[in-house]
Amino acid sequence: MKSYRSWTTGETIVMEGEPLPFVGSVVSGCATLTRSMEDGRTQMVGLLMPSDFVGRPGRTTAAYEVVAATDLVLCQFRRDAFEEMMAETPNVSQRLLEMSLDELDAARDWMLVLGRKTAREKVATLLANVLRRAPTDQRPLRAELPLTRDAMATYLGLTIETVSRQISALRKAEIIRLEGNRTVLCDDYGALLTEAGDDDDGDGLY
Amino acid sequence: MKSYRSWTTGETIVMEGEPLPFVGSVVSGCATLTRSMEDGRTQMVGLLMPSDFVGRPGRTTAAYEVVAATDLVLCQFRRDAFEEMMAETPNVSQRLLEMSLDELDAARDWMLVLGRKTAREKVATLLANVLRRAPTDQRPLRAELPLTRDAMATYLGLTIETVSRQISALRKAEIIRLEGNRTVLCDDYGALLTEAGDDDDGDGLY
DNA sequence: CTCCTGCCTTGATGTAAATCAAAGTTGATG
DNA sequence: CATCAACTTTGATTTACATCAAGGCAGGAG
Repeated sequence: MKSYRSWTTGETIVMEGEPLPFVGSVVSGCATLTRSMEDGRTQMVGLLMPSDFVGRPGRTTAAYEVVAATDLVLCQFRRDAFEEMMAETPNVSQRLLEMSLDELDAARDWMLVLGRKTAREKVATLLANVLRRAPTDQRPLRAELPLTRDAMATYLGLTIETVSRQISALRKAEIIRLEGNRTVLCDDYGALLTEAGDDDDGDGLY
Repeated sequence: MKSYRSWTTGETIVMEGEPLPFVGSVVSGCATLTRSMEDGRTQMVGLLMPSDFVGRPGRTTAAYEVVAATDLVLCQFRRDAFEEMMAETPNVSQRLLEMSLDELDAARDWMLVLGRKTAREKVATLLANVLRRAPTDQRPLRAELPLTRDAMATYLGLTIETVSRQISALRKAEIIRLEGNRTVLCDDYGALLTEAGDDDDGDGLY
């Protein structure tokens, strides 16, 4: 009933609208949830990190496409077995409710980003989110981007060119530095949050 | 422990970040959930209709501003009493999970609207969603808009002028008609969905 | 080593929506 | 019924981002 399975970067895990006979959670790596229009326009609607849940109890088809953004390991449960477990153990559904509400808050926060922020603020917001998970004891803050420029554009509702330009602009403004093009460094997290349009009441990060 | 309370159009029900000592559900009318930046930019992140839930069990402050979009009646529960009830009756938390997941899907669908649709598609999407609740047995479809142009703009991540222009454009293209400026009529729902960029099968949400 | 191929960056140009600016409606109130 | 405020529409102009178009760079295969 419980099993582990791996995917490599770029592999599709589930296609939009397809039957989804399992639920699971991310063990390691990072996956993207996307929703598309017929003409190909695509919007990322979620970024799954370790411990995040995949699938929806009580629904048999996938509402979103799920793709491995990095190499990925998932812990899977057969849907029916999982639903039985939920019915028996109130804790499980309690916990799942809490996780869903957190994701709902995250989705709604992202709606503000998509609807109202400028390109520069969007990019700064994403970089700030990535850096928020960086080890807090080192300065400068350093993090590996789990996404390509293309995936970032899909996440932010922008084009790849705009993402690239804004990253360059933030670099020239000395808000961030890059090492290669998948590692970001930041000396002044408060300044980055300001660029993101957030008040920098950041949780003791600096 | 349970009580009813009314608000009139435009009244604020809860302010962002304020303590929220109750949870509840909409009995009649319509409320908006919004999230704002310090400089005043505002994005609607949800539209609450009858039977929708307000508040979050396990959290004592409001994450969003809630405003009555029309005259509104709420059925309220004291938070602590409600949480007790949840712990005792698995059905309640089961049902709440289902509702949360529906709202999560709705929020994510709306992310695609905000991130990727054009102004015309956004407006058409909103009108299509409003008309989807209209009585299906009459032609033309007719519905009252629960939102002002300003609220629509906040919902769609646009300005009020753009919303107004797109409504005019859809009217001139004979996709919709108006009666006053709060009532929409539509003879060809399929055509409206095409303008919305959807395959003609309402996906969705508000 | 050289040639791909897949990313990423940068520049020039075009355009959808924002902004700025009136003016027209509607509906409430004295 | 006149007035006033709130809401809505329309027009002119600006601008942020998309689109179009090269070119650069790193990693893998021959």
